[in-house]
Amino acid sequence: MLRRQFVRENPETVRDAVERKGVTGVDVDEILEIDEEWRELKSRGDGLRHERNEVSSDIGELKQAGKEEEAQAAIERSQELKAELQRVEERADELEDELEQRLLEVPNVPHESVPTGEDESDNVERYREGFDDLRVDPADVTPHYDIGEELDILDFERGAKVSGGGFQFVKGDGAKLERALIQFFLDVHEKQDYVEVAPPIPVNSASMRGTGQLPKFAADAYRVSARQADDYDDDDLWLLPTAEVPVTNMYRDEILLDDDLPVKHQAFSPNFRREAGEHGTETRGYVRVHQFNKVELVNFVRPENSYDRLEALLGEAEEVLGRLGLPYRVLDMCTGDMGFTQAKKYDIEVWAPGDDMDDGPDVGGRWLEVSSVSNFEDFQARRAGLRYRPERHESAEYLHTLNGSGVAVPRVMVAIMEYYQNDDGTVTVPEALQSYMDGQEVIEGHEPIGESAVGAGDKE
RNA sequence: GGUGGGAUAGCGAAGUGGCCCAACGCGCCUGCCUUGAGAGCAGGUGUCCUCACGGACCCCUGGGUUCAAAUCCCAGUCCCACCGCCA
Repeated sequence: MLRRQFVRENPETVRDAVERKGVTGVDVDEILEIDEEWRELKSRGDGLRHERNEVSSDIGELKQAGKEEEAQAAIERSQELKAELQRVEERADELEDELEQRLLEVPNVPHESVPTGEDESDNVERYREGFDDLRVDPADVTPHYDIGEELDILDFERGAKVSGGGFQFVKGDGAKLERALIQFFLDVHEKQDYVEVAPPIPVNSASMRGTGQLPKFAADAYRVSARQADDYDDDDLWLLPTAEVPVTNMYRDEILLDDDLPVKHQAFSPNFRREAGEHGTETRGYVRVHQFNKVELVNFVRPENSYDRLEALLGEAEEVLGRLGLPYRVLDMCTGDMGFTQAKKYDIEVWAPGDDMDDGPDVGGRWLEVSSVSNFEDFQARRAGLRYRPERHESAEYLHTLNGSGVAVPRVMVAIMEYYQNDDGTVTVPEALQSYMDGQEVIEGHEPIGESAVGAGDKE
């Protein structure tokens, strides 16, 4: 959330941010009008209340002095003031609520270094890593959803049966590989001074508002014990769409000590996203699902350090891909593609050679976003009441929050299943993961189970 | 789930209708004093409106009673203790 004062004083900047981020339904002029009217009523209400306070204290004195008649007249005057005050303040409260609602829907202002652009085609590629000596030719690679089925380590049909489309079973060596990845990520980040937290999975509406999921993106999250369209209040629960929500809100409405900063937390959790209308050939398989695992990195820092920290956080997130030997690239996200809450954002995209897509690299294959690394400046901190007390100032200030995925597990699974695929249809376990797999070097798969396997000719 | 206790400024803590524009202590900031530090003394230390003067608000949240609420009433949230149930 932006400061009211900031919006008042920089309407052009705010209008510009709304437009460049492609946010609809926000009318800055209307917000300014509401603010203007509210301030007028506020000052009238203050005046009335001041008068009432004076009359009220007179009543006390008059009664003490035994001047009953005058006291009675003052009481009547006070009642008149009360009625008028109520009228003025009711309207002022309405306007303030409205103002607050509107401000929650105003996006964060992009940092000056962010490239202007409309959509993903305007993002700027900063660099690529790991493309010098590729171990596969994309022409020979089987997509992960096919090889996952052949090895019987990914099962989307049974996931859909048990929970619905977009849910899956990961089985046998696949499940083991996924667990190894999680453990590996956590270990790498622990050495980068991250303190791990295991967060609650359901989070309340106040938390969702703190990180910026609510009110604008209610339709993207799963609700607990309520219908999707039902009204919600602060205490209602949602399934976390990312561990960013519980972890960023962990210190909500608190004041941290200057010495505490920077605070670096990592959290492993499943993530739940409705992903309405996002299904199609581009998202086939383990690429865009309703439930997936992720290790999330969250930083709380002093405002003056946040951009240095953003660069360092990018390095921390990409380290896991480097150690897995997976080729990837880093994008500087443009204004139109960066999202509502971010002031600046980098995306890390891993190379998945299995499906050849138009917007993939020249060698073939496709890019898969596995991490986005963002600086929110004080946007989340203001919504969530996250403050710290600088050493030489008397009052608390909003700190800056950053986060980065470290990283989304399923898409790394996809990249491994495709990039580390062998000619015989097996998958080599990346060296960095072998110690997490009891030394296992190759995934050879499992015999499918059930009569459907016989029908498909996979089993006798 | 039950019973009881609690929530007051950055922290600790007093305050049971008008003398509370919330005592006191600690921390922090500014000034005085000092060669410097410390001690001491004075002022300050949340939010909002106002160019300013100044004013309004803030005692967990939301309602209510009253001319007047930190204080009384109702509902809720969270914390603590004990009891019950439970992996």
